[in-house]
Amino acid sequence: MFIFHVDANSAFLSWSAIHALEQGHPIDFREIPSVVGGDQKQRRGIVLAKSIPAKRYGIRTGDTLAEARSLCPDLTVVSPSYKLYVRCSDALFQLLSEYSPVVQRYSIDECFLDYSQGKFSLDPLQAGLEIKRRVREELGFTVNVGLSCNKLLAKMGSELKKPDRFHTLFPDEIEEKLWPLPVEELFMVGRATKRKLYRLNIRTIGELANTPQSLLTETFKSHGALIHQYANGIDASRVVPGKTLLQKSVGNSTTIAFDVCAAKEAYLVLLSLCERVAMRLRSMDGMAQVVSVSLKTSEFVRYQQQHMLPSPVDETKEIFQAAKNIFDALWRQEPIRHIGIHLSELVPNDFYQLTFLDPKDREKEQRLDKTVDALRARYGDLSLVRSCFINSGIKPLQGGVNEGDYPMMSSQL
DNA sequence: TCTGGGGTCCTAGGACCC
DNA sequence: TCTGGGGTCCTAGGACCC
Repeated sequence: MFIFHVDANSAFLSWSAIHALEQGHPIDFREIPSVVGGDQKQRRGIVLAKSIPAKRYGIRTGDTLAEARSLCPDLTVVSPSYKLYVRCSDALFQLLSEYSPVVQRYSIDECFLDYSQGKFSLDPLQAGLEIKRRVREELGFTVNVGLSCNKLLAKMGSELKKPDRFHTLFPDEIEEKLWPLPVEELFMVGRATKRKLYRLNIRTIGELANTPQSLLTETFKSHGALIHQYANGIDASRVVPGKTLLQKSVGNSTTIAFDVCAAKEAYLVLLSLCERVAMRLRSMDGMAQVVSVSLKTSEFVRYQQQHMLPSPVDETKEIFQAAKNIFDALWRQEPIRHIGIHLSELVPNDFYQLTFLDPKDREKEQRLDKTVDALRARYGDLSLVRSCFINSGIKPLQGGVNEGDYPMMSSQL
């Protein structure tokens, strides 16, 4: 079994840097202290990606831009461009698909590749080097490539030394390459687990690997068994070629540029989120039976509530009605910073149960949604928006990747 | 000029049924 | 009037990933 993990180095930053160079920008962002960061005025001012020179100042992903600038006053901040990132991600995926039919897009900047399913015209070691070289030469950015016999080891391998490196991490290399690393570098050891492990005096992956599993399951339950296996390089998961059909939930959320204090404003934000999440649901040919609304207050307190519907829905109107009901039951009147909506218990839309809703009304509503989806797909998301958003100061579709500000169109719905 | 947005999985507790 | 345990469903919250 030969599995590759391919990881774009400082993906958002590299991709923005390449794009800027192509546009004639004189400086390569990768070579100066720079970050990709959100808009502080929109209250999204965090570091999404950093250059290697920025990293030397101690800037970490997730820092606020204010923190980043206090570490490095000369920092260059680049706005994210998600459409560009999706294009770059697609290009990487396409190139990797030449090496195997089984490529899993793990995230926007990472793929797994099952080379055992490939044609094997190259030895795996040669293939790894060739992938790395071709991405750099043909796509203009660098990747780290990890090779092993399972996904976990391939991924840990690709993260060993960056950038532009190819590493193997086969079982006989675990002791030498994996075990000396700090335990928090192991996949699935996050902040909370790290703290508890340190309290148990477990500080390296090797120490974790050699701790009796029973001791770990006492503290961490099933998660303890998982990280113990990972520390020993054990992982039986398969590379699954990307298909949205397998997705379990879909959600959209947004931080609002101001604190929302009135229910009426909150409803508009909710509606704009419902519009987008419902479009995404329908584009997956799915329906959802559970609707969940989450809030984050101006004090950063988070809470959420969910509701199981009598039957699955995909209509914007039904989803919004459910979300509104949940919001009314949920909201404790505090100023709201962030609102989210999530849909789960997804089922394919090719069959669904009959409900108490009038089938004729339903059909009419679904036809309307379908029409709106088609128009937006053809003429742009904002070719058709609800009139209630006009002059509201709230964008008619929200959540996910908001590409700058669109001019307000005035079609009625 | 303070703190994003997209997901998955697990656990615990309460309601409810038999 | 007092007492049971098992199983399932639903929900809230937290941990993790990118």
